[in-house]
Amino acid sequence: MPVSETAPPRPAIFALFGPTGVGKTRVAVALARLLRERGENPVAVSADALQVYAGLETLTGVASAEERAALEHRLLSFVPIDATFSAGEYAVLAHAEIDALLAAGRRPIVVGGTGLYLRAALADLDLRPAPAAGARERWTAELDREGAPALHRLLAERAPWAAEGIDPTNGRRIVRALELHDADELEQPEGPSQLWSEELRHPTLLAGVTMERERLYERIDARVEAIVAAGAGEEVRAAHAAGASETARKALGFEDLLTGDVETMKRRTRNYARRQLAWMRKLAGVTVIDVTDRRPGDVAGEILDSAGR
RNA sequence: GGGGGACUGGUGUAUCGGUAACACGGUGGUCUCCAAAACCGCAACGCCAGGUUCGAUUCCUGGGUCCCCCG
Repeated sequence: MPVSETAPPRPAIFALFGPTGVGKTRVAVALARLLRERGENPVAVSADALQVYAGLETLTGVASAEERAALEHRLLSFVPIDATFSAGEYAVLAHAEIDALLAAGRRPIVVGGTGLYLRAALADLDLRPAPAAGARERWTAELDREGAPALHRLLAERAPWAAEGIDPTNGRRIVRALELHDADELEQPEGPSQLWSEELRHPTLLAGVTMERERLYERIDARVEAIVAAGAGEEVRAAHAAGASETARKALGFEDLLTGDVETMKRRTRNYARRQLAWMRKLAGVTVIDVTDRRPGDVAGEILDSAGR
């Protein structure tokens, strides 16, 4: 069948997004199998803010050894536990991986649940520079001292347009804006947000994997139990002892497992899944696939179909 | 069998004779390098029946349920 003029371009890369616990990895592995049957050579590129850490593999539920044997994964457990990490650093690495794979004639499958990281991998985000040395600490201390509303007023004096877009209670974003303003890097973005546009670096088939809420929550609870049973508690204590960085400690369950509070870890993981689903609803150009009661191979087939195989 | 106490959103609590609050949970949203973060919004409550009162979730009586003590 000839390709019609209105048909979307054949995607160069595949991307899988979805909440924790839906089974993204299994779908990716199944997709890789189908692609190989077509003579392709796929590689997964992880888009996950915490699976980048070496030493948190159990807690963050990275793909198992078998899964990695079935599909090579990049950008997994390569950051030392005591190092901080960020979306900016990730973007550079992800672009390099993806471009190198394409150049080598391989097929990148970007898989991940961190919305911002997925965007950073697929699009050219105009990410502002990292804070100058000490700037973050200074403003964070100021935040503790003065409170968010006071800093928000300060920001409103210096950059009214920036203050307008930030809640007066959102200390985190206020600090970020003030850092950038100090470095003379705070720029008013023009044009539509790169975060939600369909403009990507490469033609991409973006699949959003979702599941009936109740079933998803059941799976998350079970998954947390399994992670704990697999020794996440010890892993976290070891990471803690090894001086885990501030960003590494953001992993869901890190602090909870230090105190043995598994129920809180479950709850927070469910809350996180909810935010991921909200992000997915807003994503542009996403093909949503409900995988409730479906087999990974089945789902992978549907993804391939919507790519116009 | 007798005595005492409690009863307020899903849960735990607060308040008040005059349009019921807070926390957690639930849920929708925001998002341009801490994003598994941070932040914002929404829904949802007076055990039942009488009485007193202009007005009762609040006071009184009875019933119900639960808890404690005595036997």
